[in-house]
Amino acid sequence: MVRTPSRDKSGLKKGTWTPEEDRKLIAYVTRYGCWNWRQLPRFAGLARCGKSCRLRWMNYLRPNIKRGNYSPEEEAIIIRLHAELGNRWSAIAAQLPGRTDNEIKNHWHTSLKKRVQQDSVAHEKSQVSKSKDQSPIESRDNGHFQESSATSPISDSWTLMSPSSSEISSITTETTAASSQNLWLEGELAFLEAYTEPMTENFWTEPYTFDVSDIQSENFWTEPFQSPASPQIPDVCPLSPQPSSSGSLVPEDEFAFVDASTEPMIDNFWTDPFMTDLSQVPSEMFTPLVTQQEYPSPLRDEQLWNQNILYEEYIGLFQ
DNA sequence: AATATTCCCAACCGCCCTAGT
DNA sequence: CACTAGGGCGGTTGGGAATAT
Repeated sequence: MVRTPSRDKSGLKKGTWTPEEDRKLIAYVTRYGCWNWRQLPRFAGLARCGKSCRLRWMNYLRPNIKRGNYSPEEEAIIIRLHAELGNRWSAIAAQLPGRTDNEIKNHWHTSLKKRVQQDSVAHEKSQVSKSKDQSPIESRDNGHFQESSATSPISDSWTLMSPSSSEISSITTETTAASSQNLWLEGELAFLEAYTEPMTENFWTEPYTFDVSDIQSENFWTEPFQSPASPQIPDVCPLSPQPSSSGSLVPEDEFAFVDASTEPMIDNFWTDPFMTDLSQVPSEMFTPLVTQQEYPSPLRDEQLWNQNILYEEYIGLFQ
């Protein structure tokens, strides 16, 4: 699953990242932030192009990234947003805290796309059988045959799919009887989408519950979907080896931030071997990405748990 | 057991946008 | 306005793992 390590013509390394490279990148970005991705590898002691460093950090090393095990709610959101936005993965990822555009894109291509296509086919078949069962008179509307849906229910607009309030009340009973997982497996995608609860502060950590009062609020079906507000970005610039290049933090840097102002420039700063004093780094920067209990899959479990160990080992080096 | 095929996802590539000059 | 650099985005690929034959 990993690319063979190699070097390009300019000597820059390509392919799989080693744990040592990860440590260097984590240490540098944690300490200084990403003031300039293109310059960063030189100062971080990495023989990588800046673009590769950025990608590695954004998609893999950045704290608070959620990996694997998509919940039915997350998948419903991805499918809905893809129907609305198309392949705008970054826009979709913006609605799913902790998920990266790359991972969402992969999950779409490997799993969700097929599921949506199957669901679409099943929907068409059910429409065909319905129309066959109906008498010619019943299947006419104002003298014209009703147009059978040639598109996926997921492709339909949000408002067109939205059930009426009477439909809501009749479906609520069924919904409370069945888990969201069962709804998913039964192909009730449209309704699962419709009942995806509004984002709350603890959306991703609270157990999934369904409260019909949430969706019966005025304009629920027509209001644009809102994600929780982004975390506040501290109003401090990262220390830059090139003061003229320092700039304000951009949203992508919000997790990379450390208050570098606590570490004043020292003599021989640019010539001393690079060392990071992680005692200066807030402990929350190294919150384990996952717990073993959250990922029961043995393979994924091992991979993710090793990543936790990587963080812990690294912190241990400086304690 | 050996081989072929498919799945999965980390990583790369090239294009585009934006800001600075 | 033109040019350049940096960063972001979406499409594609490489290759190990899993599954099928």
